[in-house]
Amino acid sequence: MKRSKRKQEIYVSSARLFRKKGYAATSVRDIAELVGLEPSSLYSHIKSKEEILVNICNDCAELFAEGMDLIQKEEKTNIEKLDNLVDLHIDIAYHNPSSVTVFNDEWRHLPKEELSQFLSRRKAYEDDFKKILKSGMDEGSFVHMSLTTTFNIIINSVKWLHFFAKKLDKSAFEAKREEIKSFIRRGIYT
Amino acid sequence: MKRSKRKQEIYVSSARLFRKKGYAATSVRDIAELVGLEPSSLYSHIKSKEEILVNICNDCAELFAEGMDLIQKEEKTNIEKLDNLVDLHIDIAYHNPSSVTVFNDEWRHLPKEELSQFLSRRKAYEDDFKKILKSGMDEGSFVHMSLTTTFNIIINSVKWLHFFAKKLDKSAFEAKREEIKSFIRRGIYT
DNA sequence: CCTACCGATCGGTAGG
DNA sequence: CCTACCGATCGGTAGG
Repeated sequence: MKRSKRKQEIYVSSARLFRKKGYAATSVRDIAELVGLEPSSLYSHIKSKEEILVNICNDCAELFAEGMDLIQKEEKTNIEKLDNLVDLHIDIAYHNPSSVTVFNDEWRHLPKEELSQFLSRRKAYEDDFKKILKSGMDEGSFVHMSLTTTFNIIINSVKWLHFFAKKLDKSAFEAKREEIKSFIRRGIYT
Repeated sequence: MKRSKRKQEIYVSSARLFRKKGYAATSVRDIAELVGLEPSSLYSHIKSKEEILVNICNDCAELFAEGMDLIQKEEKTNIEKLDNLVDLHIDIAYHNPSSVTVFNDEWRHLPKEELSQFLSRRKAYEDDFKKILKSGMDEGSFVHMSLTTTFNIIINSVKWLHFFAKKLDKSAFEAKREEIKSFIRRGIYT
């Protein structure tokens, strides 16, 4: 079930527009113009505007799920696992700034069925993340505090960085990555 | 220039809808229904949908600006000032969860002129915040790191809390406040 | 504050 | 992939 080049083009352009204007304020005419087609021609490749959003959100969810799977499988300390999770968030956001913004901010416009799938998938990811935090707290590597608070502080400490992905060169970006990771380490390591 | 009760009602209802569905996806018919008027009757109190957004965003900006003014005037250490700033963000979000969400996420839908005012005001706030951070770093109270990184980590560590404002009772909320503040302290104090 | 209504734009389809 | 087009909904106005 590979995706045609044209279809991928439509998704990429749409993600950029959804990021900039939001899903609801982006018209299929906006998308068609950016791709270089007549509005109606889009419908040879997609079946609805909602389908675009669904695919952007699912692709992004897939990246997080795959990253989590890998980290869970590895034989590493909880400190290393958390370090890898922070890198996972930073890397995904760096390489897919538009999709990540849509994933973060536009998922509420998903149609009902896909919305509930999305939410339960996100919940599963959060639970896996918290399991690592809990394990690190229990063994005394991490400061004891509410898992929900810890989880939210960590992911939100990272969430703003993708807005700088295009403004910063690679080395400036890496410097910020290290600053964030140091901050989190000081905040959570015992 | 006081605001009529009806007008305030419209702003409050609109903020709730903008928070839940986003500005673009909220119709004036949605607002009218929640307020209990016919759509056209709204226009006796407001002159456009955009005007509502402008007022919500400006009211919220005002709360932050007033808080910053107060903190700047006080004779306090930088450590105390930062502590007060974190409380300012948490308190505003706790008491105005809808407006804060609109302020955070929907400002990009502001009309051109109000948008540029909004951005320059936000920039001024950020600069004031950074001035306190820089002063604390220079005197050796705070860990030395990029002001932009420090600022963004701090405000984003707090930004998720208003989603819990209605689910948590006061004491549970205060517990989370302290956890966040401890985390920030460990991350930034020398 | 309501009834009645308007032009513009929306997502999407028919047919080639 | 395009031309032509559609019903629904949008923000907003006229007039009382």
